[in-house]
Amino acid sequence: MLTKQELEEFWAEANKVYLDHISIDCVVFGFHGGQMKVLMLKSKNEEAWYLPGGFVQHNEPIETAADRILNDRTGIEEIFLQQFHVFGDPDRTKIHNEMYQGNNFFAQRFISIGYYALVDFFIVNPTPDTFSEVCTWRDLDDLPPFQLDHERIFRTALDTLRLQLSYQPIGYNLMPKEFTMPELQKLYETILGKKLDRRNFQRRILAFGILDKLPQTRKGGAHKAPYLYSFNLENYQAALKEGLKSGW
Amino acid sequence: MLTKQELEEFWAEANKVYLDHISIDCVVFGFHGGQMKVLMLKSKNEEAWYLPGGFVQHNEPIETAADRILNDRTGIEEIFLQQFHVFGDPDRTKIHNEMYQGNNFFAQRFISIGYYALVDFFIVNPTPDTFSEVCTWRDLDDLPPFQLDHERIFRTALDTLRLQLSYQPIGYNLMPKEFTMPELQKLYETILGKKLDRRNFQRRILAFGILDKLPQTRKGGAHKAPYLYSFNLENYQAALKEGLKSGW
DNA sequence: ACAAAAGTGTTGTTTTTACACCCATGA
DNA sequence: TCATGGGTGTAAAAACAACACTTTTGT
Repeated sequence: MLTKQELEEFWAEANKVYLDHISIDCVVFGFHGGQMKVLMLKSKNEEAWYLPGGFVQHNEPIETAADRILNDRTGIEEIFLQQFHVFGDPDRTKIHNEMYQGNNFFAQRFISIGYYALVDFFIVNPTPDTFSEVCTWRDLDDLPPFQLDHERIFRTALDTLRLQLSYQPIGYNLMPKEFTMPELQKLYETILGKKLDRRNFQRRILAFGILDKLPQTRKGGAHKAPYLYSFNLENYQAALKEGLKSGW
Repeated sequence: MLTKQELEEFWAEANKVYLDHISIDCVVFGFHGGQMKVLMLKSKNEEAWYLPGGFVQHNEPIETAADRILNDRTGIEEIFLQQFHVFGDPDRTKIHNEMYQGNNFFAQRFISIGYYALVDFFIVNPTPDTFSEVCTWRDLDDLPPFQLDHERIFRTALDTLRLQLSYQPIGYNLMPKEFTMPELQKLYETILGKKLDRRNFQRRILAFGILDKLPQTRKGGAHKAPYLYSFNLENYQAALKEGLKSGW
């Protein structure tokens, strides 16, 4: 538990370092072996779970801020965070505004910019910061109650992710460098929450041209060894810009 | 031209009324008779063109703020504004920060939330506010130089609009209550910047189920009278949520 | 040799595309 | 009556869905 004095020191500092009224919250979806999770923090000072979030420094681009915040709070580095929505209801931080009454940083209204990311949770080691007792992956169907409007932020991120699945490539930051087709399919199935046909999935995803088939196979597992693939970064990024389906 | 005193009065007021560091900019696309335009303001105090923008009041939801700002600055009412991106580079308002140096509202950094809308420019009467000499529709291929990063904001809005065209219904705020198929097609062609096949367009757009065919035709024009359609609001809004193509 | 996972192929159906033809209207 | 815009239809191509069969590997 942090002492009142420690907190007050942070607040005094926060007023100098951070912009007022603006926060960033990150929804980090983790995926591994057919399981999907989301990264959450448990506060030291409250019995409450949060998405990792923070504030923007005075001379810092918001994209940089998002990366820094996620790193500060969870130890995660070098992942692609995508802006997805701004949450600007004046009452969204009401609980905090009342809880931290008085003339300090937390008593003000915050408009929060939501970022989301997909990562392989197996290669990430979540590390709690000073304010948090726990930093951990939580299963999507075993979520704790969220503090503030973080449930809405999480839900919006998930909806965005599902929508983007149909017109943008996904998985680059989430899959390891080399992966098999069944592994990628599991990702899609997990996000969508339904089974897909193995053969049709393969045909379709290959048709996008964002994958390179490698000569090696993944040995060691039982049964027939699947081929390895990697993302073709050039085509992948082109597809991020152009979208996957021409549409009209 | 506003006097220095008038401006300083506004700034003094602004500090009390508006949140620091946050602004909203609106990209209002207008469409009529096959022409696409964007709504812009010319400043009284600078030789510069802007997108209509403004600031968020202390206790105001950002969606409400966007509506109010657009109304304050251009007289436009009751249109659907859609959040599309946040522009948070610390240097984006550099020109203003230097121009309005000293301890006033404009000297600070602003992070801007971008909203866009589509309207029928024929039924809108753009009215400049106190700060603007001109408020008018500008042709997409005859744009003045933008102030600040407003060209980037405009460009991002247009890219977003084109992308959304393929997975979201558009046109409700833009078309009149009743319209013909060729009129709607012109909208799509204008946004996409290319011709579409008349018959295939009709089949496809009808398949979405967002249109109601009316018994009347549009008389008066030369040649065969086209049928009138209107949006089926219920299906339209469902499609806004669900997207138009299932995808996977 | 067998079960389970993965590679590859086929077939019928639906959707898209690229057209052709007919109708209505004003000049 | 003719040029033009608009309504409707259709055949070929492409894309998709559903499914079967073969190959590989550990047990």
